[in-house]
Amino acid sequence: MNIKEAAARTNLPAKTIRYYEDIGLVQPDRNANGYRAFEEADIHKLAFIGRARGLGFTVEECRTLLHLYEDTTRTSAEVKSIARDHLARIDQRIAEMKEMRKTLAHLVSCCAGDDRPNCPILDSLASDQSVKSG
Amino acid sequence: MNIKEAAARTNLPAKTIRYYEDIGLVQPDRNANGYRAFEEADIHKLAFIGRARGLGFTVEECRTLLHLYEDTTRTSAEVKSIARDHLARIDQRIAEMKEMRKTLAHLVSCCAGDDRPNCPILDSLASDQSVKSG
DNA sequence: TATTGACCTTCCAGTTACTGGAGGCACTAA
DNA sequence: TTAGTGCCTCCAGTAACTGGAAGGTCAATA
Repeated sequence: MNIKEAAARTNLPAKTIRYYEDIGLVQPDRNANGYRAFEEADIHKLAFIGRARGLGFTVEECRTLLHLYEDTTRTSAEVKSIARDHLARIDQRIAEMKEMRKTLAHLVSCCAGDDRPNCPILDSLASDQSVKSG
Repeated sequence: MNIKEAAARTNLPAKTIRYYEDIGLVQPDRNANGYRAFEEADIHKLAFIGRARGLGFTVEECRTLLHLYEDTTRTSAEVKSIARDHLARIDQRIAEMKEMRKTLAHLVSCCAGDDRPNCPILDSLASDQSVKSG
């Protein structure tokens, strides 16, 4: 199958699929005309990558997960370790964003949002003190 | 003051300060020897930018906020609008990450993490069905 | 048969916000 | 004078694509 159908089947942009080939995540065959010829196995791999990316794994983690998937001598401990690290990163990132959100929401709530220049958001950014103490 | 002290005063890496000059966020004077000569006003600007970045505003948003800060004819509505957009982005991102977290945490909890190859995390990534229904 | 138009190819550049490093002056203290 | 530190510029790399140009291929139609 051509790249367009592969894209439709995997919900990945054709550009992204070409990129994944570039970096060696998939190696579809080629037809005589030079077009990529995707097999079911390629689709399966791409979908696997797409799902892992959707969970926020980096492309390199996807590569590793794919290797583990294809290596029947893997241990589930290896996989779990990658997933747990990723989970920890997500938790940290969520905590950071919640902190931002809290401060920002406070500032937004303090700002009149009218046609006058006075603005607690700018005051806060301009001052050593107030951003954190929101 | 030289860049090192400016970096210490603003908690920004010297490299980052040079970058901010490159993209026109600050324009410190130069000494006869070519060294950047930071004034208090530059430090103030840099600290402003640093705080805005710390709240997750993009560099371009920081540029706009800085302009608004220096424009006494601004309206607080302009500022609030930027902040509110950013807040919405943060909320969306947090929601996405929580969704990832939920799925991932479930998968991790299902995985034995031992020396056997059987792994629900990989099974899930390999299957159309299970990632979302975790 | 010639020609659309959709599809495919490769390659290059741009995105965000820095960060690292090379090569080379400038300044200070011993 | 020499060593060490600090400063300069410029180039390249990061992550994961994305957009676009230039051009070949294929199927259907006039």
